[in-house]
Amino acid sequence: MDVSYLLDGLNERQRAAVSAGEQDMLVLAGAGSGKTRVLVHRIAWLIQVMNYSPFSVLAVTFTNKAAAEMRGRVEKLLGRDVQRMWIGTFHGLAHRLLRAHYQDAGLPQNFQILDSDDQLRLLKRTIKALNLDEKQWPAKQAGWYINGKKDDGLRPQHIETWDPAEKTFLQIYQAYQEACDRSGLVDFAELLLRAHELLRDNKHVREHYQKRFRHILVDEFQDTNQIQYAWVRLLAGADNHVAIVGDDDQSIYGWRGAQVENLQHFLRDFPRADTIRLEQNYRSTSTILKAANQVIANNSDRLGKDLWTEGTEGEPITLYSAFNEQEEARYIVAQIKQWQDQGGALSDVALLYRNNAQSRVLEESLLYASLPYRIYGGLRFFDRQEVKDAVAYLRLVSNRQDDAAFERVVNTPSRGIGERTLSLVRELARNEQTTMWNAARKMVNESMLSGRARNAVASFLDLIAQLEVECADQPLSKQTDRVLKGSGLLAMYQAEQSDKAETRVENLQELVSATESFMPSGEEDMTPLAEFLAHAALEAGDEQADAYQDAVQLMTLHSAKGLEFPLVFMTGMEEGTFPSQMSSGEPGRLEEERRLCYVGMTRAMEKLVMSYAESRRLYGQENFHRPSRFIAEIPSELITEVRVQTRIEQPAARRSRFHTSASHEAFSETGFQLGQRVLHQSFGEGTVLNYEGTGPQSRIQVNFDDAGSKWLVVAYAKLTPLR
DNA sequence: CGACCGGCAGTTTTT
DNA sequence: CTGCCGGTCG
Repeated sequence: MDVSYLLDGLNERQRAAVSAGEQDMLVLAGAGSGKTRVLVHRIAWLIQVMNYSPFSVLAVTFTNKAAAEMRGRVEKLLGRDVQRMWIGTFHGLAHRLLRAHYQDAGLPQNFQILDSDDQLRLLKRTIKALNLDEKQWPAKQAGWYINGKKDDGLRPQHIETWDPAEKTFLQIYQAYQEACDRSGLVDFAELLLRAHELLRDNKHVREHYQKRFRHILVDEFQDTNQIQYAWVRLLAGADNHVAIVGDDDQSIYGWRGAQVENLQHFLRDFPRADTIRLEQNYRSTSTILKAANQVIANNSDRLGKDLWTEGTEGEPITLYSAFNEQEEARYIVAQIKQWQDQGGALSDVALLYRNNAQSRVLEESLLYASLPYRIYGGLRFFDRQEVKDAVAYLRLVSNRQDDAAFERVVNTPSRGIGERTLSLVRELARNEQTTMWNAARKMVNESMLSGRARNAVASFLDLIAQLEVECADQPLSKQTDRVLKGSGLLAMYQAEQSDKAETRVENLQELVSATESFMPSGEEDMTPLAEFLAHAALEAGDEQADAYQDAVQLMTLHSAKGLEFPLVFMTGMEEGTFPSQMSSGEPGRLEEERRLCYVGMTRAMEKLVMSYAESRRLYGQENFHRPSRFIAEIPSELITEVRVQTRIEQPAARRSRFHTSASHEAFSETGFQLGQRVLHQSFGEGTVLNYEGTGPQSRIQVNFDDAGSKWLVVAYAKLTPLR
């Protein structure tokens, strides 16, 4: 068979990685170096050239999107369907293992997945049930504690502590886990931990999979946490081959448990592994790469990598200094319009920021300019309230012991089961170590409730039982339709009088169509409903957005990872914003911010624009910041600086109380403009931010680089204009 | 049981 | 300055 097409168009290093023999491998893949391509071609190579069955290859990624892309490209390359091949996310594959071996994993067959929102709700109830003060022991922190422990592979019984605060969190962990186990609920971290324990504690299961997966490929390895890497090692056993692909310079998820050190650990644990560096970049201009290389060079303990390109030098990086965030936004919009006038597509433009709050001002300016935009990272389909309600009904119908689902819908729509009744049910459930359903059943049967409450609870239990009968052996979409109508959920939202309710009804209808078009795989003996529920939990779905529209792309620097755009704006390049205030202090966290900067810069293909504002309003407070240190790390010859050139018109003025058209005139007489750089005898250099008054009393606000922001009387200040 | 008010927190995100 | 959550009132 002619397999040369698997190597065509690849560079030498890429070929080496794709056509490597039976061995372990670390592929250090720089940004834009064709990482996915190498992974996909390697899989195809293993199958076509080395004659492995598709079923003896396992490829794991972090996001569904990456997994779907990989699967699609492998199929295209092989020219055949690989639906049943094990390509998926860590969570997806762990789930698959647990379904197939639920008994060995100690789970009920119909176990359900708890998403973060469900988890938080359950934690709140657990904390309440333990009679702990919710202010002192926030559910969020408890969740953080529990997930962290699970990521480290630790069960409550493994944890010993003398710290009284931790003791309480440990107690919550214990109680929460018991609640999950009673209800057959598995949270995201639990999926990974259980799957790991399943392999670790069951020799036959472990050996079966070790025998099966001769080649394991891990994408974005720098993002793995402890349990994920442990899971990979367990599967690899002594005989199988592991290829990991990653980039220590793009490790930006340390704060959620990712361990870059796993890269070093891999080299230690797989000492015969070859390291292949992919440094040729196919994305950006050499200017952008040089700048990014220089920035990241300030980090220590790198595995080391220098990106280069055969491409053109391109334009210099533009650095824009605005006097505030509104003006920054206006500049960006003007630049986008110019891009558009020159024939550029809006969807080729990305606006990146460090935190979501920054998007607002940008949005307002885009709106004002009538430029369509799309924000990444909104609520996704299965995260929506009404959809979660409906899914909870489906879950409860398929497993009555599911307390999370029970709690969610027991009084939605309201059917007279109030907090008072529910707390009685919870108390009994707790005392009897059983589920809400069982407790409620018992209370109804044994007349432990007052008449009205008893009737209400009884009719709810009957409703679920009846829905179960009606749904039996029905197609998925029929079941969904039945549940929506039978539960009164649809009617509830239809009756609601708001535009929000309208979208909610639409989303419920959309859910029915989603079940219609859902294609169950029939894997692991799951019913279509069970598969759909898992799908809803593991793949929250795309955000609903008109993706086809030509729109400017707005997103955080984090969500930009893996994407590329011809024109990229990195906004808010200020100390305190980026790097974030929260990450200052610890050198390690600062280096992660720098990697984030590196990720942002390397998203740009043709043109990179960085901007910062002298003053930025955050939480209603005006703050002054110096330009980000990352800017100073870029060689100045790669940068063209732009400052406010024209006087600012209305929208800028509106924000200042002092700012009248009269003072505007008077001010312009002084010869200073907003954003203008000035020199003061004792305060040094600064930027003009604001001004007030007319004539001899007129004052001017200057943000000095070293001395901070000050109001000065123009007549006395002796300011020298710079530039 | 729902509507309103007040307090308070407030990076980054996927599964 | 916002948005969310929890508490209280009608």
